[in-house]
Amino acid sequence: MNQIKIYDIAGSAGVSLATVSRVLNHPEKVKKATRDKVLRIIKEKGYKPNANARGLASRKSTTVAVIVPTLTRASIAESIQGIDDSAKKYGYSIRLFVNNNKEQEKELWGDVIASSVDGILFMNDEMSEEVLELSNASPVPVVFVNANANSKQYCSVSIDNEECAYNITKQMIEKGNKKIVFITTSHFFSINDLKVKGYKRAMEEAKLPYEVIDSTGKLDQNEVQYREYLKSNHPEVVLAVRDSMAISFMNVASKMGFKVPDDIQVIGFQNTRYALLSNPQLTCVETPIYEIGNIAMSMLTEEMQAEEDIRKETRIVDYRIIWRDSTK
Amino acid sequence: MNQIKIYDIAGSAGVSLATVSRVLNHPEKVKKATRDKVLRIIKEKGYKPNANARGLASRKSTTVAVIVPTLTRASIAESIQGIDDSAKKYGYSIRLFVNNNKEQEKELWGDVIASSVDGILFMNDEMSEEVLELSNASPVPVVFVNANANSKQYCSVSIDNEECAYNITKQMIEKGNKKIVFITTSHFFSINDLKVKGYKRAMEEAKLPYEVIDSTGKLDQNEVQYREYLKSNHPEVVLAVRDSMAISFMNVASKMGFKVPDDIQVIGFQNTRYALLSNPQLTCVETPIYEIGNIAMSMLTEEMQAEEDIRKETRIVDYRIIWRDSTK
DNA sequence: CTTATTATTGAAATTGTTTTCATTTTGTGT
DNA sequence: ACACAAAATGAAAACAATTTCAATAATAAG
Repeated sequence: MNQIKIYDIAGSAGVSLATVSRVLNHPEKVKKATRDKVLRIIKEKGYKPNANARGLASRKSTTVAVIVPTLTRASIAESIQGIDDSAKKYGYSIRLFVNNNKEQEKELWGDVIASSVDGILFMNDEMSEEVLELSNASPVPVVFVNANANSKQYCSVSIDNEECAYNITKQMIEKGNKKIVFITTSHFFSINDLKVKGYKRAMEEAKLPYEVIDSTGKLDQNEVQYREYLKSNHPEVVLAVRDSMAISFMNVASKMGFKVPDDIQVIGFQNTRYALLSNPQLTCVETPIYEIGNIAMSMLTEEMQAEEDIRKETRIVDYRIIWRDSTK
Repeated sequence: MNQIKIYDIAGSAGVSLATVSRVLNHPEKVKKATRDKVLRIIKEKGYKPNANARGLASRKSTTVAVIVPTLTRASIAESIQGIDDSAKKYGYSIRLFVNNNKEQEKELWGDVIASSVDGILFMNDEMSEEVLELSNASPVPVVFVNANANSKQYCSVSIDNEECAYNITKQMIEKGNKKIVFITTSHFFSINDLKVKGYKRAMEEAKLPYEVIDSTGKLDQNEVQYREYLKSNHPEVVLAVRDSMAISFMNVASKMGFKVPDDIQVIGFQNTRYALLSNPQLTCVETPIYEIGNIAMSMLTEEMQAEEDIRKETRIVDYRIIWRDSTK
């Protein structure tokens, strides 16, 4: 691969490599006349510096790692889109790591760090102690995406999951509903646990009994579980931590003869495209997941470009409740 | 970042760096005793070779670029999942490039190549002449994912899009349906055009008039268009190139009082999670998109590891028709 | 027990940048 | 026109591995 090298440019421009390098990295340090000349030749020849050599010499790669548990969840894909758009703006490119095996979490972080990224965006429902430790051991800054780290030790971006669940539950209570149940997936230290907490708080305040259904997140298994549940229960309102689960529940209920929203009202959290395509359209607590990715990336950029360690912050973004046809 | 370097290992093991490097890259060239010793020390110290230095010296990065038009389409995310699982197996990691600006396509390919990947997976509906040219100019192998390159000059993986559209259309004709329309998005040289072609062929063979609706792919705009269409038309069967469009159409039809499948039958192509969550559940021509990603990555691996240029091939994978509740 | 052959090793060159440090050029004030 | 500071440049040293080539050790053949 006969790629053009920096000294080809230097030769053509009649300057040393050092000057060419400076034009690229510290343009203010070179006289305008030479800078323009070098720039012109770079453009003419279509020179792009070799990323490995650059990374080796500068210990910077203008590359960030994005660690996700899977790609098949709509919210995650959308969030990466937000990250990418922001990364483009700051000139970073993305290395994607799919962390679908909990056993190899430590190994994965090792690989991530060995790949010499300048920063890490970590996206996961589960924020185990182990992950927190691994992130502390990281030589490069880490930002948690869509996760409340809720401590000054970590950087994170998310909505206030506890509050939004409290809020929507309270609103449904105020509308006169009593039997309100909550469907979640069982995870440790996850944003879903915070939602459960908010839901419980609202129910307790209203002196209503709460009921949490733990489900796996696998569509086919869920359907069986929901059907079984509906045989002997008739909730007025069902809240589910993911849109897909809410819709799945709604569809099972429909098939069993319940009318949505007249017999049962269903509400999801997230507002992905699934919600728009459901029938009836799903009422949601909207998590602005694209925006969360976007903000996370710019927070990371700030950290990467800061000389010294900057203040860690937990950034809370606004959520909205979107009323559609699955509620009265 | 006090990372361990190769000569730390060499020192501890009492061998030269060359030997350590060989243990990692050509283990068969070093005596078992030394190899085991070096391996043990590497593991003990948790040494991971610096990716940049390795890439620079070997001109290999064990990294592949995945170029996608967006991440928000379920099929694309799922395909990347397939790519990633395969990449893990072969020891490659993924650089993600989102190509959402047609104007900067050339620029993007420049960036991709400058990032010194060992291969490129290109995923896009549109396969313009320009893209083909860019791929020809690439110094590393390129595989087109979910695209019929249909020429011995390129590597690609997809289903037989023309045939599957022909097949499903013919089946619906044989069931006695006459007014069958096809919804597509307008693209050049895309797999959607092949589907249209297959649909037309089946209709022409049956001497039925064909009707192709061009739509944008934006959900909200589509709904308006579909509503308008249904005011003055009553098709028996609607085929749509993407599940999301099929579902969107189905929902509009439902709202306007048509019964699915009794009044109108709807069929999608892909079989993403959307299809499972629709109400009624969508009948689909299943594109095994995860598998396509998986195969594409292993084809790319083969090409990357081949000494000389190997035969280019267009790999066709099987599709299935999944009958659900949106058809009679 | 030599000698020829092959398997193992290490020294040094190589990869393409960035960065430091010394040197040259330019500009300013007298 | 001259001294002195500041700006611009170049030579060479990192950066951390891989790879080539020559040297040494081990094995096989006679």
